[in-house]
Amino acid sequence: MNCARPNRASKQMSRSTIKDIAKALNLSVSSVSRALRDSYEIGEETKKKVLEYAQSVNYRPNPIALGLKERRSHSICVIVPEIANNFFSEVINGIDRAAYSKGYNVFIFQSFEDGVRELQCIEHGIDRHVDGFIISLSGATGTYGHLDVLKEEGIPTVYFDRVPPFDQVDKVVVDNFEGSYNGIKYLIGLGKKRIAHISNPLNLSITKERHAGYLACLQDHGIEVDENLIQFCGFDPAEAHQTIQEMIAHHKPDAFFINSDRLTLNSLRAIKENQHLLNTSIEIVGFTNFKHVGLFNPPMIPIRQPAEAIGAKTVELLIEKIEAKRHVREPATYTLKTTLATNSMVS
Amino acid sequence: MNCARPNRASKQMSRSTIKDIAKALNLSVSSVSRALRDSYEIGEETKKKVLEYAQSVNYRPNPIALGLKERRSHSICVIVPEIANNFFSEVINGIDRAAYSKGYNVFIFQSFEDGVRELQCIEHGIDRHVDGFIISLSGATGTYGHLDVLKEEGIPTVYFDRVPPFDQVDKVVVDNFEGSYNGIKYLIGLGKKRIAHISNPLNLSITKERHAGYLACLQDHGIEVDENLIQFCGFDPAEAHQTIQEMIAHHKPDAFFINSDRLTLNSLRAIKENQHLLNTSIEIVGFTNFKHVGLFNPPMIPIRQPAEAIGAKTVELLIEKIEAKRHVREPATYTLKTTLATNSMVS
DNA sequence: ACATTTCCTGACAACGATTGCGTAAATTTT
DNA sequence: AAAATTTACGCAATCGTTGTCAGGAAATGT
Repeated sequence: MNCARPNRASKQMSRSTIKDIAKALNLSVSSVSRALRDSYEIGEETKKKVLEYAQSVNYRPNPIALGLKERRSHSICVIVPEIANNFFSEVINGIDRAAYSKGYNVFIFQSFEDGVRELQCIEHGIDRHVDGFIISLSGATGTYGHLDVLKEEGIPTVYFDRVPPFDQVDKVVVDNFEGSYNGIKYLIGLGKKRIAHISNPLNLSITKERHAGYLACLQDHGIEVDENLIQFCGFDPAEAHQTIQEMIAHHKPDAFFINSDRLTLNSLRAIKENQHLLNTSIEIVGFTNFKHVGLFNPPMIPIRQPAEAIGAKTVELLIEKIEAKRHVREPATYTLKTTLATNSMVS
Repeated sequence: MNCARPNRASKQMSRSTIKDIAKALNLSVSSVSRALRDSYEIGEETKKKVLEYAQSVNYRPNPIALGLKERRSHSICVIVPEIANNFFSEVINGIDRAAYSKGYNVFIFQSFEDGVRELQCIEHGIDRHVDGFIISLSGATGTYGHLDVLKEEGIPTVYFDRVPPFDQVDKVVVDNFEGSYNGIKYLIGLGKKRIAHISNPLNLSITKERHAGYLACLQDHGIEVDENLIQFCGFDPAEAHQTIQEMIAHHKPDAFFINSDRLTLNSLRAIKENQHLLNTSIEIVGFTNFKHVGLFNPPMIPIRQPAEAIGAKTVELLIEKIEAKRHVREPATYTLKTTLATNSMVS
């Protein structure tokens, strides 16, 4: 008897709304809304009718309308320097899986190592009413003022890997110091004495920690630090080539320790290209999450970060913060362990 | 003289809205809206006042409210099987850059090679009123019914790389046939006669095309096809190991041709692990966009896809469709060329 | 001096969904 | 039987923005 409109259901020109359902069933929008949310003030019979009809027209609530009304969007925003990176793409995987299983949608933005762009990403997220942020900072800027909005507006945020240097935020990191330390220890164990350190510029916390691990391990083993063996280098392959070439030609290292994922691959290539200048065998240890390091020649030992676990942990912390009704836990830093994959064929 | 509220501007508890500006300037919301959109029906003086105040409180229009009102969101949705993949992450880079420069926002979703999840991604995009889709299909399903929504609702869509087998859609692909063909030709030129073909299952168009290129080139050079040398293999490393081991042990290939990015890396590893079973030197050609193939041992020649260019092209086509007022161009397929990087140290 | 045009601005509805409040009918209580 | 309560639903406001329509004031034309 109710004047349903079969043409709406079949053709479905555009998404059917709560209003369409109301009209079709001769109900008010509020009743339909409440029926769908299983409110106690709607009769069982009506509820069933609504639910069935909604099903039949494949009704899905409009998240935009919802986002406008409520203050939240059931989605989180991930900002990374770049996606085309072994480590970050793995972390994103972890985030995506974890968030999905909790019913959250994930928006992924790239800062392209640019602080301005990073701020734009944050603003985009805020404008779209995301419930929280997961951020790994761009390396270009040494300033953190653009992160203040997040604090001021009280938007739940978790940082990972490249974290800001202040305390009152949640962070998920790895023990970079230990990772470095163990890598250097391994090299020393092989009898290496002149371990070159190829590092990114020190404006990121992780870089500093890794650098510190290098220094500490040398000192602990009574090896004097030779400043000539420490070189800083950006992400440009040509720059890596130049740096490595000079290092090999002038400072005769017997091993390399390399500081970050992208730099490791660039450097390895530069080492290969300059192999003819070497007269000793060389050992290489470097941070990288590339899965098939075992294929490399010259061979190298990777220091791996548990990327998926890091992603999963950030989501866990973030959602905890988002859904915390009251008593907000104190911000804390969660530290996971790196792995020195000395037998890299088995990973 | 206008009763502005400095506390709003400084504290900025939450985003300031058009309504706040109206209140502060003693105007109506509609006037403010028009002033901001530079409407001709607002006095110069008022316009200036509004613009300045908006600037001072860092006003940004709320895209959610806008998306609700209008039918569009100035954003596009990218769906790929997975991000943690050399090729896809590079394409995403291209997409992101191109879209950004045209003022579009990019949402990135992963289907995880799952057709159901792929549909969910599409629905998410639709629900969020994205203006268009850029999709590379998941490999798991051989059905395409879940793409019908896009057609029915007339949402601009461009497919790339893994495209559906029907005609009335825009596609950006590479010449897979030629890519394979040239790869095989190179191997034949080296004197290879028993070229093993490791391929993904044939349910994707790109796989079929690459397979066809392999067959055609052998035939053109008078080499009989040995079915034993053709093996199909999924994305699991253990499966690749098994496949390669059997191939080497039983069928004595003198070269390998591998069909897809991920499979290439898995297979290369398997080949390395079984190298002791080989008594001849082996040559390897495979599709991959990994940047540092020159580091690999055993060495291999990569067939590369112009990933960033593919991304840029998809965006160009999509935005053209989105912004087309009338006369919609006929759907077409755009084919870019692969590169056989025979000197892979220089890339 | 009066009618008409131009210029500027405000009120209101709409987009889709939720929610507090109001209320008629049905049911229970006294 | 009257009063109180419960049940089941509708109305209207709200979120931020745009667009349609209407209207007041000033400027122009007769």
